[in-house]
Amino acid sequence: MTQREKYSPQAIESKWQERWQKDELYRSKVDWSKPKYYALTMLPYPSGDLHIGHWFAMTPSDARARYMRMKGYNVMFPMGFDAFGLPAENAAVQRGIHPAKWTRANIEQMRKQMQSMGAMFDWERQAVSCEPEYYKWTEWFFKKFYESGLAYRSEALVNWSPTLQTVLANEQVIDGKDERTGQPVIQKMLTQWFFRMTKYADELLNYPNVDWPDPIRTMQTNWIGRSEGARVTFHTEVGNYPIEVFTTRPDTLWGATFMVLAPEHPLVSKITPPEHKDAVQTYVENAARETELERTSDEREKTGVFSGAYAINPVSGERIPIWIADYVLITYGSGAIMAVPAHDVRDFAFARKYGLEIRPVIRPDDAGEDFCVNEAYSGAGKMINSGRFEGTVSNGEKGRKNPAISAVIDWLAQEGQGRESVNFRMRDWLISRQRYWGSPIPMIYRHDGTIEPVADSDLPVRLPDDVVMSGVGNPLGNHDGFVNAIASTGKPARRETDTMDTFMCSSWYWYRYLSPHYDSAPFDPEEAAYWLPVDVYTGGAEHATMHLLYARFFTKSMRDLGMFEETADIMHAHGRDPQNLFNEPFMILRNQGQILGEEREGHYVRAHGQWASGNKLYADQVNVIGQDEALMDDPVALSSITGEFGSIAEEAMRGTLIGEIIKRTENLLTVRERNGEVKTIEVLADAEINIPDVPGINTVNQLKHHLEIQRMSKSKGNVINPDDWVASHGADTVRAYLMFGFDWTKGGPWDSQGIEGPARWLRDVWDLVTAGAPSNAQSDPNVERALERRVHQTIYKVGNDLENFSFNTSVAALMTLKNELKAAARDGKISADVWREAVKAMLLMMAPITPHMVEELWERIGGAYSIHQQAFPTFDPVKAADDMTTLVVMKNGKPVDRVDVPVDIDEPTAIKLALETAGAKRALNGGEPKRVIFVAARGGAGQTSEPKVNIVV
RNA sequence: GGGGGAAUGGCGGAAUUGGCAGACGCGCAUGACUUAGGAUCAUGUCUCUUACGAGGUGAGGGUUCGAGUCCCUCUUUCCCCACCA
Repeated sequence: MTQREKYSPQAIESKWQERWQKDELYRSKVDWSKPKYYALTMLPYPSGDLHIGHWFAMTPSDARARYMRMKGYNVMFPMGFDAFGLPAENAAVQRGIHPAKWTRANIEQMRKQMQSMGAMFDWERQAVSCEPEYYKWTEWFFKKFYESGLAYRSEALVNWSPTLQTVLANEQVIDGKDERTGQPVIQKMLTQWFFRMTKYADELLNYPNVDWPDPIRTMQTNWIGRSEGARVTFHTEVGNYPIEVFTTRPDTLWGATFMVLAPEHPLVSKITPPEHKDAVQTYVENAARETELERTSDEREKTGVFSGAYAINPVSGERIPIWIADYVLITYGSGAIMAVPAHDVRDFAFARKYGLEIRPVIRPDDAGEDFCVNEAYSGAGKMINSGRFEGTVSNGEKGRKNPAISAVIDWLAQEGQGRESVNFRMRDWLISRQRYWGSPIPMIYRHDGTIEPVADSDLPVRLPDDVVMSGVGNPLGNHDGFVNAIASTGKPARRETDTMDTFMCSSWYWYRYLSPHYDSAPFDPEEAAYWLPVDVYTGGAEHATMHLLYARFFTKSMRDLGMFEETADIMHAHGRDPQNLFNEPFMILRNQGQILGEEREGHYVRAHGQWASGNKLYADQVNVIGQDEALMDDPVALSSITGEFGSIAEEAMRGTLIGEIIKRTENLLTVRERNGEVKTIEVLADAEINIPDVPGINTVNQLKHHLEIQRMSKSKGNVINPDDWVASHGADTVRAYLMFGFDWTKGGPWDSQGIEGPARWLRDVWDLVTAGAPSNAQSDPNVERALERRVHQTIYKVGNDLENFSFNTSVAALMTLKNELKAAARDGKISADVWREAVKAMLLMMAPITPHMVEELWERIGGAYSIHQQAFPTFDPVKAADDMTTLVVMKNGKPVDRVDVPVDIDEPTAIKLALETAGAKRALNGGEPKRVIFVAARGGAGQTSEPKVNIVV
């Protein structure tokens, strides 16, 4: 027997990658004679290393794009980098590398890694958001938004570090302190740039003609948080300071027994009388130290302070106290509320704590005298204590659907006391960042205080290279050459030093992919007319509310600013109807889950030392031992630890601890003993540590601790490096494993054993195909027919599953086909022709998943280059159809017998056959069935479910 | 706190409209081959039961001839919450 060549991916993968690149196999060019397909996957942040998570997101997306291409579409599958952001600045501060240098080096590294995936990215279309040819247009968009009134300046709170004179990201603030310096952080008001996203709030609630997952829509809908109600004006007792409040419950106005202002409310200082100033000011300062999340937590006790001022309830004319409390947010509604403690849980808790009046104004129909005494009531009932509205039904619905709310709103409007109003939880988009590494905001402040945008001819405003990145202050603000500008008037002026939120860059990048070097507009309308809109967008669900909402807002704004008009004209010219193509950016959206770290055991150790207490050991020796030894319940093993140590007294103090390390912090080991008890070992500085696998002198840092399945991170030491797996198993195996081993929408823990399944699959296919057709086969027509049937059932399943993002089952179907083909070939029961047809179909179906190996095998069986330019096999329902099937006989829904029947069996025959089976007779036990139900075979193309007869006894 | 998911063998997961639960794979077990095995091949692998059978999809209820799937109550767990991207 000749020694056959083994599958060795390393030898073939780079060969084909180079060939494909040389032949420009994946260049996507406009071709109006073919249907287009724009497949987009979220662009990565260039953190430096391609993570296994990137592979998990991109590989199935790539496979699906390849499948669409084999189905006859002209597919564009581009890639780029979201290259502005905080990590580059951190690298600059910590290591003195310029953000641009750091970022560009990372991009080069990641691009190389991505090329090793064998993905069909068209690198000619690469867009990088930190390059001037890109951010020129980010700035341009800002300018257009400004000119059309979508961008405006207003105040907002930031995390401000007085020590560093800089704004901090939420993630840089831990426990109200800067994570780097440990210095306190306060909430500070700053004038910043906003986009008027709320203008589109209502439109964003609708999803015309798009196929998006329901949970994403729900999350966005809740995020936008539309609520109907009324704005009502309360007048203060002293001074002309009307306070406007928003309420969803105008029907409870008569129960408003006090008001609450947010601590940041501008009227706080105006209405507070002198004798209350000190207390109020102290409270306001304390509130500034807390984040919004902390302030609105229900678990935290509500706090507040009386302002000393009073307002007049506009409907009852009563005098009500005005309080300051941080459970009211300046960012929601008007930053002030009317408090109705009887019917709102938060107001109720507050009133209880500070002894404020609780007056019920909605009475549930079945209420006793004591309702509203122990808790707020927010359900349906009739209005009471409410003047002219006494007895009006409040049915518990929101907005106009509630007759009480509707009636009160109308009356308020008529009386001039208030008006109907819709409020959104979503706020306008704050795009200002007080940072260096972002797209500059192209605005200039004249000396007279007015603002002007930078002239188009001066775009882009470039980031200066020679900035000082010390982590203190704002690098752009400290750079005179950048700050000093000349206004259009010719006079000196000051340049805006805020840069834009990086979400701004990622809100339009798929338009830049159309023509990344186009110089007269953000995108070339000739390309746009053919490729837009994006047909499928894949990425992580963590972007559900922010990135995906910003992206939708951007596209709608672009549409309204006429930025697609030229594109639409070109579409018309090619006979394509542009109607409704620019309302939404992405037609189909799908989200993948996350790959988590692999579960791993910690080292089992036997530590010797002195007991500090019953559960803490000072160890002078730590030995890593086998798990068997650690779990051994031989008492001799446990007690055999004696030694040639000092005095008897000292000996008595000595102890031994055996168990698995479940946590390690510096030199403190948390160890779980065999009996489950958890104890601590403090490893002394001069302790001896022995790890058998690791030669040389070992240190405490080399001890591994147990790892629960969790997100990968460098600090946990559980990062899976895809490069290592590509080196050892090949890119095709990693691709196949990522597609096969997980529910793509869920993700899950990496399993370095589990990858062996796909590895064997590919080795098997390799061996099967390179072995050639069985010679001298005694072909069996039944086996050949069965194989043909399996091939066509597989064509149906693989095609459908790839299209429906069910990647793991498509691979499973291909494995099943391989198993059957292998068995048939081994038994020598198929002819060379049948073998060849089956192999061809199998390779073509595998092409989207394992592109390198099939290209190699395709060449070896004499297929025309390239397999990736072939059509996906055509499904034939006749060839896929089964002749026979299994009739399942059930008793009360549980199977009791089976019988082989033709697939087209009719009901009377099936019931007759079923009742004759031994299982049915046993089930009936001589009696008569109460009822017999026939469930016909569900069929269809490529697959059938079996017919059933359910016997009810 | 608010919002959105998820829960099926030892593990990853499959199950189309409510119709044979556990496809496919990992691991494991037994056997074969082998100087060797982290290679390969064969067989088996939800639980209880000698068997016949019975039970079984986080827990408890419900609807139905029939529930992993639908409804109600609960538990656990993951993700997001506006300057991480």
